[in-house]
Amino acid sequence: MATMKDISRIADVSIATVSAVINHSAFVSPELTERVNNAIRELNYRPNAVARSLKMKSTKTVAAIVTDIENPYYPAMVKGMDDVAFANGFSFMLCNIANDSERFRKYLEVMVEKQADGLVLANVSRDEELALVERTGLKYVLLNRKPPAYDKNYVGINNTLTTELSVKHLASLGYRSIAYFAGNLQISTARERWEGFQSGMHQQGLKVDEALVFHGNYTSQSGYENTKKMLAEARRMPEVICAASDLVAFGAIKALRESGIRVPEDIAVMGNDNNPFSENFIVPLTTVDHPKYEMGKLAVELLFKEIEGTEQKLARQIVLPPSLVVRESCRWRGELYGLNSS
Amino acid sequence: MATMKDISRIADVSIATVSAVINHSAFVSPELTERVNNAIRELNYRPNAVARSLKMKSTKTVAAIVTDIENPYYPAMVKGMDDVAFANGFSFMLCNIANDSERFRKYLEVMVEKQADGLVLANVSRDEELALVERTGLKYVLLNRKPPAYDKNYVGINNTLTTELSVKHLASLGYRSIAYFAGNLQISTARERWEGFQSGMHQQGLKVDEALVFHGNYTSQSGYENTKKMLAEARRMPEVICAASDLVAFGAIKALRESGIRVPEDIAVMGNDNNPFSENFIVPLTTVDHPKYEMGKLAVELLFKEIEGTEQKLARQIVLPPSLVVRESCRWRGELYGLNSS
DNA sequence: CCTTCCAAGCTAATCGTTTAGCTGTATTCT
DNA sequence: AGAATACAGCTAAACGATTAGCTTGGAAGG
Repeated sequence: MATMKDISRIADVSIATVSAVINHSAFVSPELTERVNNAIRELNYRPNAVARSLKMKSTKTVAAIVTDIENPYYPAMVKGMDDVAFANGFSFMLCNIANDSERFRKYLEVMVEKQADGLVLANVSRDEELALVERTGLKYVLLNRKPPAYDKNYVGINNTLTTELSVKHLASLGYRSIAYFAGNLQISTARERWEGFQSGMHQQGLKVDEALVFHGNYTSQSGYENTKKMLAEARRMPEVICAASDLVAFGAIKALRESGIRVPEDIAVMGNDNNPFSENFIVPLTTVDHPKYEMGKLAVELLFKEIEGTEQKLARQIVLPPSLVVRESCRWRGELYGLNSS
Repeated sequence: MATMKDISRIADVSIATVSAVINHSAFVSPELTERVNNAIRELNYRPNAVARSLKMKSTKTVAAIVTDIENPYYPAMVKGMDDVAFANGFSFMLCNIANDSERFRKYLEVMVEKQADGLVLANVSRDEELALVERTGLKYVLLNRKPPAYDKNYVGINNTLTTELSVKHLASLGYRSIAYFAGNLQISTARERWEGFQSGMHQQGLKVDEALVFHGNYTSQSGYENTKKMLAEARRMPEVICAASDLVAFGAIKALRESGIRVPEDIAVMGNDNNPFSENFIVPLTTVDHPKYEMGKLAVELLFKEIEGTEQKLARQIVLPPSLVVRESCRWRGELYGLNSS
């Protein structure tokens, strides 16, 4: 690889002059400029970003640490992040920790060593994880989940609203007996969705039936198992299952169909997050969309503000609104109660 | 950030000694070792990988340039790559070019500047793109697609076999009138699948009906439109559509259902690639699985061999076998022809 | 004509590592 | 005892950029 030294030799100028023409950091006469540019072309020279980073103490790199890239929740976010990074001349490193906390730890270390300019951390829920992050001294923003009392840079959605919206929609369709399949309540988003479900029910003048709330996590397996459990144990069946995530809804629908129960005719199912699969699922899923691309985008934009430090030092929390997506897994059933479709 | 200099001052040893204890590159007495380690702990010191890379001329970084991370074909591959990179102490940079050739060009430049140790290039089909890659002087391996006469490092699957397998399966189910929805034949994989379809038909003693082959690309939109076209124009209907990709099959099924045609009862549909959505699609899709995670994994492993240069300088091409996945979108219909289900 | 000023371009220090080669002490051997 | 050897640990030169501050020579001013 050619270096500035090579260029300076060939163009017969000093290294400082080469640097000046490359970075337009000082006036250089047209003749020398041309000699330098010719030499650059001739040697197919590209500046060494490693050397530059060492001197400048900035690598122009941001990294995202993501729990599981195979989870369809993430690709759109990753794209949003990469797009903003690229548009600002930054490189983007993806760290997939595959739900392995040791690997999380390790990646943080690596990012310190590699001198990343900033980090986007998807799904940091626990204070101890946050402490690890703080310890790195790197600039960062949290994405999606956050620890309980966290009040610094964060981008997420209004999870409470997701379930309030769901319940409101279900009520408007005439559903009154609504089961809830919760996520892991250790996790901020699952907690908020569960709270939103309760407040939504209250807003609609409906009662939460404790016999119809099931705890689990965001996986389709959890939805599947809780459905089987409900089918086997529950004394009464709900008219609709409100699931904490689309994957949970997928699992529920699968279990329902295995038992010969039709969706939505016998029991309806409502999702949450608008997984890219949901539109064309066995039964197209009515759900709540999360603006994933936008979240990724805003996270990196916020990170840049933090890096530049221009913004007032006040940390910012950006909370995006979800939006209802009506498809086929829930259907008007008001007539059973003599209601009007309004 | 603390540096080696700080450590050497606090531990009262030379910088060389600090380096020696960190890298275990020379014997250091237990006393000094301990003094150094204490200082490292005290200052929460982490070596600066940028400085190290500059000196060592190696960044311990590989990059993947991928056409579209939102395409569900990629996340599993990306995970495979990241896993291998991580296991070997390398960092992984993801470059999503979003189907933008200008961005491809730009990312190549960035990777040269950042001194990536190697590149995995998913979906390089054209010689001119390859020339750009060669010009960087970086080590690389091609993944999935490749230009026509390319014979260097490559990891992909046997695309010809995918469609041969499909046709064989369809024939065994008793289908004889098979439509083919091809991908963009500029692309190596689409070309190979098309060839496999033809040779498969021939092997089964079936004739390719030109009126039932439609050209398009790998998108669901293409499948949708070609189905509409077929429904509107074709003089005879096939018993089954063999699609060049699962997305094409999705689009076809959507169009078929819109026209009140049942899948598989009226017309069956066969996919290709085993998209993660396919298992739970409106009608679970019979398709051919591509070992995506494995492909990503092997690509980076091959890249490491190339980087180390230990391997004989002979370039290697790894071609993985696909495998049939039987689900519900195709069904035994031999009885129509008086055949036995064997 | 001498001084002052200016601008283009250069010299050299620096960023934080690695490592070749040296120094100085202790050990071993004759 | 003196020479040879071994070896822990040190000094200093890289790696390839950036940039403060210096040099140099010509223009302007008195």
